[in-house]
Amino acid sequence: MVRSKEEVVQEFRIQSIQEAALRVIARKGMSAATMQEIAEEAGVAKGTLYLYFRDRDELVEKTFENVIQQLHAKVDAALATDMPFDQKLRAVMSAKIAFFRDNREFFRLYISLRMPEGTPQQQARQKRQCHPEYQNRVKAIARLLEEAMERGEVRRVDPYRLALFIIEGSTAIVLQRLSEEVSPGEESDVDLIMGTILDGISLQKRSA
Amino acid sequence: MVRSKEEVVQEFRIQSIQEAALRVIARKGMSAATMQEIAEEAGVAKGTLYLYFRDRDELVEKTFENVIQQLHAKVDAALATDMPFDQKLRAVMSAKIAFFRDNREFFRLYISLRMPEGTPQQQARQKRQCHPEYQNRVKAIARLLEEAMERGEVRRVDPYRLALFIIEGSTAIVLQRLSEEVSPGEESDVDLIMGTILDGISLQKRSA
Amino acid sequence: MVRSKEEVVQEFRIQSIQEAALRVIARKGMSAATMQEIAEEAGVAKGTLYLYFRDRDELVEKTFENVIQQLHAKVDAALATDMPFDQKLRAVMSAKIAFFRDNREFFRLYISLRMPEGTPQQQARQKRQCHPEYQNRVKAIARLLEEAMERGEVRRVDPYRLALFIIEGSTAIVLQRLSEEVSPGEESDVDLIMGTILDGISLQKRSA
Amino acid sequence: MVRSKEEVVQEFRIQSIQEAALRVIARKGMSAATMQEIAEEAGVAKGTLYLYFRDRDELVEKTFENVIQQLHAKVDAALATDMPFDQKLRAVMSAKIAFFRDNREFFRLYISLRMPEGTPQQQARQKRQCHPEYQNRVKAIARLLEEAMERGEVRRVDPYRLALFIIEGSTAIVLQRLSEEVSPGEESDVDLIMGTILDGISLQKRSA
DNA sequence: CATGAATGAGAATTCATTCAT
DNA sequence: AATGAATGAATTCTCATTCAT
Repeated sequence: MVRSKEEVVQEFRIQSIQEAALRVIARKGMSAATMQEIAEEAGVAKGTLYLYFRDRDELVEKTFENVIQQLHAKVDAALATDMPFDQKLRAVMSAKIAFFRDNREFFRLYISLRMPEGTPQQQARQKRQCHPEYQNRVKAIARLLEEAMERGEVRRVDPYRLALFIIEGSTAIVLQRLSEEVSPGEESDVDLIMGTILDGISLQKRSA
Repeated sequence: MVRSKEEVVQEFRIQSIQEAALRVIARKGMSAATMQEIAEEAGVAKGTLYLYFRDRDELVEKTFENVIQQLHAKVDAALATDMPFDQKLRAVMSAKIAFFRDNREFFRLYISLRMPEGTPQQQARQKRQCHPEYQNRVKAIARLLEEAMERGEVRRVDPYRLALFIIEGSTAIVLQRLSEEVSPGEESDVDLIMGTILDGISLQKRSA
Repeated sequence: MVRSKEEVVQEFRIQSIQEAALRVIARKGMSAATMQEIAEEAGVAKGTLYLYFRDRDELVEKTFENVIQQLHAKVDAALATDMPFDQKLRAVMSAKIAFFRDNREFFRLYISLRMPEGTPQQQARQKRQCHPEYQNRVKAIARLLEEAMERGEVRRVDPYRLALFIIEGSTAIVLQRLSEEVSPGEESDVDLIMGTILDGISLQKRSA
Repeated sequence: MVRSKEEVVQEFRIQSIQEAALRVIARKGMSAATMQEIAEEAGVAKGTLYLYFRDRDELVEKTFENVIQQLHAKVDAALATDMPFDQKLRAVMSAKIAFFRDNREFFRLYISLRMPEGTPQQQARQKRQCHPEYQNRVKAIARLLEEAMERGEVRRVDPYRLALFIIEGSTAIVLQRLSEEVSPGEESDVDLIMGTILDGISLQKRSA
């Protein structure tokens, strides 16, 4: 624990700048968020931002990664437990709902983040740097599903596509919750999602 | 059919400018798309853009609405047929996949469009103007599902939420197709989606 | 009277365009008056303006000259009568007040006209073209005064400067009338002006 | 005297930008004076102008106010002395001549300022902000005259109108001086003005 | 002749970035 | 390390002018 003083201060600065950036981007949108406003929100001078981030791109990028990692961590925690696959999936859904509930203002970030705008160069970099976070999450769910398929608990389909379907379908409901004045209980939405995923919606016995 | 000459020319100009805008935005991203480049892409002078659109905001906004309406029209056509609900849903999925296949370069627009960035004023306007298109589509699917519920063909859940889940889940797969070098046949993905929605993924007889 | 038809139409066009220009400039100011708005006000197309005037500069310039000439004509008429000098001066004042009363909206033109803005080239041209109208008017008054001086009716001072003093002093009162909701009778202001000019304001017998 | 350093620098910048603006406007005229040229004249970058003035309008407006206040200050100083009214008036005239002599290049500003062009909104604002300066000056002279009337030193007429007459009449002579290659001595013009105002021009004893 | 759509040079304005303090 | 005034490239938008119909 050497130089802890400086390191801690450094960490703290980075953290508060990123939080400020998130608030501003959430408020004004990606392209209308100026360095000036981020600096004001963080309570530092504009120049200070450049002490911790090379340029605007890096600040925005790192900030995105930061949020995603928070969500990622919660999902990972849910997946790391020792439960039947369907309960894990349920835990993931609950974690997701809780995360967005607690980070209500960031939900717009979450969206623009998955397929970000920018120049081709920026996009290429983002494909390498931002997307991976998202892909890892999809892959983690895909693995969970694949294991269940191997145990014969789940029908055999492309697990990555299935994971995408589940993740985005449930995200839609999570975001819907955010735009509502009053939402039903979180459990009720988790039930809807889990019921649909596990048993489908059809009442006609077609699958024999 | 009066003054068809001028009106047609006018329509044509608007159309080609919007198409140019779409290409540029698809290429460069939302905020990096300049009026200059859009004008060049459309083969007109900068000033000409301002003859048909008040300012950059209006051009971008109207352009977005335009694409969405195209998709909307295809989905409506699929819903307007006289088929069992599951085949209608399947037709919607097919239409969606086909649309994105044919408009590959617009897919990024589609995303940023659902929850667009902008100043609060712009957002307010978009909540009124852009979102409705999306909501109408969700509602159309929700109605389809509700009717099936009433006929006892589908389990009773919140039909709006179910529609959101289905739409976004399937969109995820559609977008995934776009980012792949080679994709499986379109029918195969439609099967995956429809199978999951109708029958779920669980092989364990839980719902008894 | 050959080609009277075309000439008359031509004259009429020029006249209505200039009147439109005056209204627009009076309304919006010199630099905010656009060719588009002048064309609309005149009820013709933008391009038509260029059939009668080389460019914007010429239109504005000719328009100015036009108004000035109207005022000039009225003042000349007053000066051309056969009256004692003080009554002539009085007639000039009355003509001025009447002109501005009838052309209320042009009064702002009148001012910017005397010392117009513009690039050095424009200014040079205006010094030759616009100013002369004004100077001629000053000179006409100066001559009137000079003749009165020679007849011993008026004190000997620089007649040109005296003319300037009288003209601008009275113009100030004329303009004041325009900015008032209600003004005293026109005669009353003419009296004030004439009284001051002829006899001064001092009640103390200084001039012995 | 806190933060005097920054304040002083700030003041200085504003001052030099305004001076530059005056020079450019005097040179090129109101509407041809660009931000670029003003910036160059001031020896700063274009963007710097926007650190001190919201937009072009504000820069021009504040600059105008600034010049007027300088003149206003000199006239006030002349009026504040303890002298007979005619000597005060004479001091005002002298101050005016001196001011325009020293600020020769601004004289065109002075004119456009009294009845400025602009959009109706701008005009409304100017009616409130620029005009008052002028009106105050007129009122100060009017008060001086009114007091003299009450003391029986001056004939009773509308003092505000009389003030206007005197001010504009004398301004005309002042401006004439500026457009001349060689002018008579300043005292000579002050004499002409004062003589005319106090005693009139008529040599015929009419007012008995 | 008249038109008005199209043009594009040019002006205003913004904002990421630098650097002297 | 922190600051924030200054910068100027980049962008939006305007409007006088042209020219094909």
